[in-house]
Amino acid sequence: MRLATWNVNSLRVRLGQVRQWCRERRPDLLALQETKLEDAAFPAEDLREDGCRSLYAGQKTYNGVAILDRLAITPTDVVTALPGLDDPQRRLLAATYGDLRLVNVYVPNGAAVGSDKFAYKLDWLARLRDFLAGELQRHERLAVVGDFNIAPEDRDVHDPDLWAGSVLVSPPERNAFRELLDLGLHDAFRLFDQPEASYSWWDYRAGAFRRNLGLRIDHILISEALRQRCTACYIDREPRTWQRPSDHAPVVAEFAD
DNA sequence: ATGGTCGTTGGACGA
Repeated sequence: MRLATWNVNSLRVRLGQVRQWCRERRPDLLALQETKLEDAAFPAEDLREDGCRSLYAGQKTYNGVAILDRLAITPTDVVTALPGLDDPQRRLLAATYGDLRLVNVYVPNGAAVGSDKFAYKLDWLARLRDFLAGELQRHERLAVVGDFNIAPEDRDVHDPDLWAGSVLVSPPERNAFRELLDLGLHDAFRLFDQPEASYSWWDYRAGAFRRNLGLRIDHILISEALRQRCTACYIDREPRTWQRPSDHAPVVAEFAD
């Protein structure tokens, strides 16, 4: 089973790339973030031509999450928001595929440490932690994937001194990420040997991708039962080299049946 | 080099 996550920064712009990537890489499940599409505009029929079912929770202009699958089994227990959070921002989508529970998140960016958006980010992460605590009790095989907008460690940052204390790397954010792991989740990427300077996001500006000035902020977190079955996890940089790319690369994890 | 780039949108704002 191949599971992937990709912040596409507008599915309208990136639809052709998503379809091409799915045809080439054949993920069984692909979680998308920043679709930036109202549900009425979601290209479900185009994706169905490639054999993909779609679940989506979107809004106009901002945010928006979706899960594509090519599985025989129908998803159940779909959740489109954090319980108890009355929030128009579409940032979470969860569904059960057989014995796998998948939670797809687009964590708030946070703008700048100390800002209102930063407080919203930390509150959102605290509510996510509470939600996942329950999900872990209900589902032995749980995967939490998406754009977390947090680089967990200095090795996930191209220049830790430059970034020290900034949004995406600050101690409160890293503590919130650690609290997710402390629930009993594993960072799938770090279960395996990885290349030095592995990142999943590069700013569009200043030739950041060409110079590999990036951050690893997109993650696949898995429960212990899934960890035992995980056979690989990697970042696929290729789509970031394509014309008019997303600023994020897909992250992929593979599991034994 | 005191900016640089995208996407959405039709002027900024978010990232």
